[in-house]
Amino acid sequence: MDAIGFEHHDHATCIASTLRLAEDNCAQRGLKFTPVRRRSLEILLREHRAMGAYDLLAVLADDGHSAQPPVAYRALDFLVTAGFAHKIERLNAYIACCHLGSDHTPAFLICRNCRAVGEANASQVETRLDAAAQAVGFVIERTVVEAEGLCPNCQDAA
Amino acid sequence: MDAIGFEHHDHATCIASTLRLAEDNCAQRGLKFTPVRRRSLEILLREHRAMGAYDLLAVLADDGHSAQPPVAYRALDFLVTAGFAHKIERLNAYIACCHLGSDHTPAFLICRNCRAVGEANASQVETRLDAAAQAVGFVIERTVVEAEGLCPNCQDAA
DNA sequence: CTATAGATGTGATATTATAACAATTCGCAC
DNA sequence: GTGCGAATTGTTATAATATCACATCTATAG
Repeated sequence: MDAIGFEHHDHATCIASTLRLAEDNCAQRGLKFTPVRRRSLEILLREHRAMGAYDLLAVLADDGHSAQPPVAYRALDFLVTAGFAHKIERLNAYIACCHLGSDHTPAFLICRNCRAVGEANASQVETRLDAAAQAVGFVIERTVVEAEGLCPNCQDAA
Repeated sequence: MDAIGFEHHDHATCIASTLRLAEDNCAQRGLKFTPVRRRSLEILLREHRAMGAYDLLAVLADDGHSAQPPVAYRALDFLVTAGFAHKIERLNAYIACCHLGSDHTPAFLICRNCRAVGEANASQVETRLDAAAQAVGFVIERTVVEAEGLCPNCQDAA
């Protein structure tokens, strides 16, 4: 089990390559990677933290896009459905997927101080849960795993 | 790993005994189990499904309590903090704890059709996550594990 | 070219949650 | 019993999150 998100990395490259991946992915699947959608993913990638829909909307508005809530929610919905972003339920906020492409069941490590979010692999977690669900006849379709705490940086700061 | 919540059970007894447990628990810990708080827990127990704060508020209002949102949110906050209820982040809704007393790390099985919520034990899930978190230096304080799907009843209905 | 499906623009509104401050209640020291 | 202090409750207002409804535009398959 590994986790990604709190280490330093070449951010510009990470953004560019993820955007390219998303573009390719859309082409393959016949999805339309429109300007608003692309820009929204770019904003989430730049931020690299959980952003509220209205935070995203504010940035889009600065760009000159229409600034009504549905614009942000539609873009987010597309990105989440396509697997390019995730919703952090605990925060009612959204974050770009940091390892797009690999089919994954993510678990999130959410810093309550700086809102940074790391993504860990939760496949083993899911396996466990599935067993429990089967025992009572429940069929799982989707799982949310979110841990809240303090990231390395914010522990040091405290 | 076991799960509770989708079997039939003696509901009246379940409510009464849980309320008594909560009462005792408050007495021991010096917490005030006031009428609104008690009534709120009772409502959640009766419902046995995830309820929005405003759903609770509506029932409280029928009782003749003051019907302003903070009333419901304060009661819910008390119940959640005391461990008598849980928030289901995925639904922005609340549910009575069904095995109050035992110190537990719950995982929820949420039916997307009827909103019924089963509670499973997630201690092994947490152990897994803790390992991943430690690897990147993240300190977990609280974990949310919520699986969405179809409960046995709603599978039959479909 | 044109019908159509998907995407976007826009105004209104629904849902969830908290801030702020006044009024009340309750336990407890005196 | 009186009065102090802390916790709880009442109440108004508002913030934050999310969706509905419907008009308009755009790309593209036929």
